[in-house]
Amino acid sequence: MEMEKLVSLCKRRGFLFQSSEIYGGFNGFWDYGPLGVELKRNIKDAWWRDMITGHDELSTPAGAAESFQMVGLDCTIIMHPQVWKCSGHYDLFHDFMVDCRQSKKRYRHDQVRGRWVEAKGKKIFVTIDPATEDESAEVERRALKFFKLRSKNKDELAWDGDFLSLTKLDDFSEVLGPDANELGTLTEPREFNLMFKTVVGALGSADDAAFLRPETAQGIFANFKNVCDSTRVKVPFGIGQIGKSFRNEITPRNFTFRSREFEQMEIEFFCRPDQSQEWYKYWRDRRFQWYLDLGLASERLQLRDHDADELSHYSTGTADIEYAFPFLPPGEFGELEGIAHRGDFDLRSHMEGKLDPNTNPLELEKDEHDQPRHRGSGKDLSYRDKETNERFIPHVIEPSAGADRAALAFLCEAYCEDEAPDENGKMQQRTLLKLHPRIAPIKAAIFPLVKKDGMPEVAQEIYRELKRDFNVFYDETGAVGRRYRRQDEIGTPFCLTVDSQTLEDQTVTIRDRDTLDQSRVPIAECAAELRRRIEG
RNA sequence: GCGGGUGUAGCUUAGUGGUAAAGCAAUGGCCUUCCAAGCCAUCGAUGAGGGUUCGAUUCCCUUCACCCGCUCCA
Repeated sequence: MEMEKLVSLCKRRGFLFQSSEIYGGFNGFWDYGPLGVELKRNIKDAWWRDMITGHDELSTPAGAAESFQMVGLDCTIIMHPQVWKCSGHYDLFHDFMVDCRQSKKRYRHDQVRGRWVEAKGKKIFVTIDPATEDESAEVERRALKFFKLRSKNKDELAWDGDFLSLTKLDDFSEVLGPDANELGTLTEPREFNLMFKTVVGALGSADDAAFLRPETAQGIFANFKNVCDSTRVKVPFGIGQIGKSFRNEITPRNFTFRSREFEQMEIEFFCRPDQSQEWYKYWRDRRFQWYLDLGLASERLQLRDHDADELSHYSTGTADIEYAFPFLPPGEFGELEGIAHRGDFDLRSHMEGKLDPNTNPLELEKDEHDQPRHRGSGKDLSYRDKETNERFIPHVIEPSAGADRAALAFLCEAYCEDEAPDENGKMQQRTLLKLHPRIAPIKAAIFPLVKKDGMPEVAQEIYRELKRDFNVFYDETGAVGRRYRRQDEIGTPFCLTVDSQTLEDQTVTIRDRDTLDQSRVPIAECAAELRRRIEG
């Protein structure tokens, strides 16, 4: 399937538009049109119902160790700036970078190190790649090469001082970049802030800077104590949230896949540390099955466990649910959802201060004065088991899904072209979206076969009745075949048609989008039949 | 962020330094008794800004957006 065809259909039929298109568009932002908003809402509603409101806390689901509770939450997009310092996003998403005009490479400003050296009457600052292991040997090699000296003449190099970070220099005109062979190729350090910055308060100054959340998860951790105190939840339990998040992507690309404003569907599942591995596996498999059940059944969907070297030090497991989007090279997959075992990193960071993710067991991250790098809330976020009186900090399993990526994957998977007969029985190409009925924007279209003999009146009556429970659509224009095709293209799974027989026996035909099969259903049973086929 | 390519109607495309063309779609009508039929009519475009020119959609510059490759990526 070519991506351009899907993008074109999305625009033509009102699934997705480029944001601010009348002003030329805005990179990384996308709007959902009248059909797209229904699709996305159906996805979010399915998630919310399947994970939160529809969860049966009285029985033990297949694959789970015991029964558990699920509750929801809806937190603000802007939170106390300290949240992002303790979560690690502030440090991780906030860097000064320098670019090399010659090698086209980009480096963290504070990670580039080098030494001043003088030879042949010229003094330069030689830098090395931050990944270099033997810094001394490398800096010497590069200096010799720059001055066109043989290693036996290394005495001609006059070193001035020890290694320095690039942050100690103001002027880069005499700097040899890590991958450059001439001087002054590095740009001045530029701030890369992957978090959107804003100002709180109408007279806000720089001191009032706040951030739009780069993920919804932190709102859950910040409210962990509130939820425990207000709801009688007992570990194990999960808190779910759906909402917008914002990241200043460096390279937004691939339609809506990497957007700067996007919507997440996240669960933080809190459990006893000794049971966390079991729960991790449970959520990993359950979340994978959710996509399968909603129609991502092809080989384009995969569950991939991270290798050990991909894991954070404190995490004992992370898996990605990935989809082979058509815009990716063959064999490559894009992430739909990550299921991460986060241990107690988040709750403890919000208690004690930001922990160092490179430690295991986790330790508080300190600054150069041996003080906490980012102070925590100081609040006790541990959990007390009411029966055993045991107090502990729960471990967390985090299934974090992208709603927009899910919508895109469902669209990609649903798009297909087949052949259907025209009125002469000749096969014609047909474009259709084979969306699962649960997520299809319109559940059924109601047609009078022709616009006379009282058929429109009967069809409109059915339309009004079904409208009470379903998003249905009425159409009486043109030939019925054309109306079927229009619905096929937007993924409407069923069409109900009033014909002359309806006027005699009060039945209509129900047509299936994928098989083109038609059968007759009494008007009085249409709603029940639709419900059966949608939930089916 | 770098390099290359592309921007013409809702979609797919044509074309030109001098009135911008077509198919599909859409809308209204006629006709239509189950899978994009036909006929009539209607609506509708040169991404944005600037320059050269008597005149620019066409040439030049800038910018924005999209695509491809590289880079980066929670």
